[in-house]
Amino acid sequence: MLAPDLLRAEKPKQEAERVLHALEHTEEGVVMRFAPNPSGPLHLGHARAAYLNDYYVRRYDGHYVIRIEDTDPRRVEPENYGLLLDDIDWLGLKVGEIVYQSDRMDIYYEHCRRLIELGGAYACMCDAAYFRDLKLEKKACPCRNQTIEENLDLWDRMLEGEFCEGMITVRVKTDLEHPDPAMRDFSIFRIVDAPPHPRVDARVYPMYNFSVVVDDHLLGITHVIRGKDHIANTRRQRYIYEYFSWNPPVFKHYGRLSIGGVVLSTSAIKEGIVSGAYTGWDDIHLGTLKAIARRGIEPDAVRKAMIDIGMGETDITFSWENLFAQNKAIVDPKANRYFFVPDAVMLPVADAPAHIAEAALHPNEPERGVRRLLFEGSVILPKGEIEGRTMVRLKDLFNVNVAWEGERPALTYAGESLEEARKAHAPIIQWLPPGQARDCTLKTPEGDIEGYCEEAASRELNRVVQFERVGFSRIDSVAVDLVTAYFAHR
RNA sequence: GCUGCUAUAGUGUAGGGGCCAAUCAUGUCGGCCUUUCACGCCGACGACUGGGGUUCAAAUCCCCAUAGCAGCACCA
Repeated sequence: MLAPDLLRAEKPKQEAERVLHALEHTEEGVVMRFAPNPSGPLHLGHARAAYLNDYYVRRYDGHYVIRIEDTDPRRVEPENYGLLLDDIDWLGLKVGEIVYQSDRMDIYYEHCRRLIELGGAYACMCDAAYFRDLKLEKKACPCRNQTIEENLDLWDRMLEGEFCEGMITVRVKTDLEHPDPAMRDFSIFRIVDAPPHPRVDARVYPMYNFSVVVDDHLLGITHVIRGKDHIANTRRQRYIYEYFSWNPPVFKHYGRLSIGGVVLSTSAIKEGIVSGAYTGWDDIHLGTLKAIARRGIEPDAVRKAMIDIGMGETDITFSWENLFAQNKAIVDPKANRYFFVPDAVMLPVADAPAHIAEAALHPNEPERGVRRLLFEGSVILPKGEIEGRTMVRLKDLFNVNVAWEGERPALTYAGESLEEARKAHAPIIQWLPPGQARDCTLKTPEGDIEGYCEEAASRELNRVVQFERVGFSRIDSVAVDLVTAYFAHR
């Protein structure tokens, strides 16, 4: 006979995490970054970038820089910084340091001056639309021929506040003959008059492609993993690396991840919150991390789902199914079991003796204990489950016969024999004693399900439980007269 | 329109000339276990976008077609 604990030890089953391709050029260490901008909370799309970088940072024991890209005052709202930090915390990244681009304006200014001195950039006072037309015809604008001194002078005057928004910009000299119009003399600085930046007193702002190159270089970033929407940016950035004679990091671009069934757009979310269509950033219909956290999805499930997706350059559709499967594997061993009765009816059970049912908190771990449910004459049942039946078994209690007098069911005690219930193909269903039932709303993306749950489930606030035969759910709030739970998955 | 990237089962992935009548996960279906339609176990189903070419040999290399996507901002 085998010892029971030996049997248990035999199923480690911890599936090996997927191994992604190795990174090139890791000999001198790995420094990577996750670079969100604080225009709204993080969603599943961000999680891919965050976890893919995190994966390699951990694998190579590297350094992870979280860089908040807040160089557009119009897209920065002060409260978003906190939201962002919460999300990063939730993800559980191996954070090495957090830097804010808005703290580094002087660095960008200084490097812009150097770039102009190197002959790599010029101040352009052309109208944006006019410039675009020239660019498409591969023609230089008049400003392109200014001397370095003239450009430095204009740059100084820009910083001194001599120009208004839209009057002037700084452009990198690239190749006007470049077959891709997107590469030709792109802009690296602009002026924004309003609104003021919440963290820094500035009017001259670096554009993405400039601040990123300067930061990636100065922060020693060795590898960059980002979406393929940045592929053109990478090419543009190479011009700047070239001028400064810097070694660019290794770039990797993954394909587009389309996430169905959920709202991701920050602007749409904001509108929805204002109009009342959504309750907040964590509304169940959203794809924000806050929303999926509220639904009882664990960060590690997201991590695994994202690592499984990997770095493919193909466009893919995000699979909730796979995410739920990962989450179930994490949550099933921990979640205590309770009854939740939707579509409820209360019915007396004729001829039944009083009884105390003992239902395991977790069937695979009896040592966790039981819930005691006191049967005293009547039960609350899911009506749909007894319709058309002549016998059901109330789980952990006893069998009942169901008699139908037209629409009205009448229940009679039918003994405790499990074998009989099996023989009769009676389904084993959840039930509640009226004295231990709490009103419970189960929130799902498809709508609210009203019902009752066990009183004891109200002690599981903020935890994921399994409502037996219904699915895994997170107990979201417990009020005197109502328990609210968020449905995660079956 | 211009530039570029990609194309393996329902979904996601592995495979980068022969070991591939193609891996793993998920899903679906069937069975076992079980006082949950959970977990676990067993089994089945299911794919190389199409057409040319190179080669003794192509999912793998080349070309064309098709499809999808991205960029072409004084956003990030």
